[in-house]
Amino acid sequence: MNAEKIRKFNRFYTRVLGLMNQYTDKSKFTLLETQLLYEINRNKGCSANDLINFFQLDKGYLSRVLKKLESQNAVIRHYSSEDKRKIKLYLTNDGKKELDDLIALSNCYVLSMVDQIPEEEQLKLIKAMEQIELILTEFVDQKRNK
Amino acid sequence: MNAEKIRKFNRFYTRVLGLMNQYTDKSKFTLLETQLLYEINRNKGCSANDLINFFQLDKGYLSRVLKKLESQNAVIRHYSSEDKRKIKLYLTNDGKKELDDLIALSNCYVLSMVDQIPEEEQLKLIKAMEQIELILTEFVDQKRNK
DNA sequence: CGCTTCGGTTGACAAAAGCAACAATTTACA
DNA sequence: TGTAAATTGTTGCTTTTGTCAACCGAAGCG
Repeated sequence: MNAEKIRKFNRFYTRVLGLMNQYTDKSKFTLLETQLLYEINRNKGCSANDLINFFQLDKGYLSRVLKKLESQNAVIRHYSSEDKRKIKLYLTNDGKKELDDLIALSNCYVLSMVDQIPEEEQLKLIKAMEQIELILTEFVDQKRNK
Repeated sequence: MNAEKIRKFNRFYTRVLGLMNQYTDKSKFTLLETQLLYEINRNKGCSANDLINFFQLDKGYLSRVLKKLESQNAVIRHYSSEDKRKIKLYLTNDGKKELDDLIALSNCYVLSMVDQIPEEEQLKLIKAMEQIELILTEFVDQKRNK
């Protein structure tokens, strides 16, 4: 049955992620913080609410994490002029630099796992990943927005 | 660069997993507990240490989680006769039943995400997943054992 | 206007996870 | 053999992470 096979992959890839995410052990940022920095940089000027929807977080919790990131000088908030309730989030220059370091470190961990694989196998791997993204993307977005 | 593409997939699939794992919200077991039940059933008579290595858990933490699972009558421990430090872990009949329910529920969530996809696309999806497992399996095992 | 919704903050609390000290075995090896 | 070192697991304590509900000010809307 297909569901079984997908769950098998899920169990497998959960452990792959565990290994590849170990880079955060070396960092002063947690995995969540890293993901937030990444997303804030990708979606410049996004609101806390955007992040809540994207990552499915509790708003109280996120509020605190953002406060911490701000106190660490990685993120800055500007109140939106159109809607004074909303906050627009940006990385500071420091934050951008931190993120670049994190990305480099993350790449490093990923490569340590992958660069022993022959070139052609790596290509197959990437193709397979892109295939999965292609097929599942619409459902992720769909589920997220409700 | 390949690492970037893999990290993109990782970010993507992290969110897929978040959605597909929501089944645990409906359960009296947490995600970790579910994974433990699954692994104890798969690897009957395994020790706490086996689980620590497999899931990379703190041993103190695992000890408590197992105690809880035992108090819930899902897991039973037998002291190993060869090595009196070691404990052999098994599911109880209740635990096996709970696990079966969890698996059914999990399948349900996975299907809810996947069954809108045309049959042939589903097949491509599974093929891609199997491809990834094939390519990465040895590295997961390798990393885990050290 | 007054009511409701929305975006975000705060306090209090619960759950999850990590750390270090410890006990009981087992293993290694002098 | 005996004893130090390593292994397996437990416990107390702390920190981190996450949840819940009450709340505030702003915006939408009849």
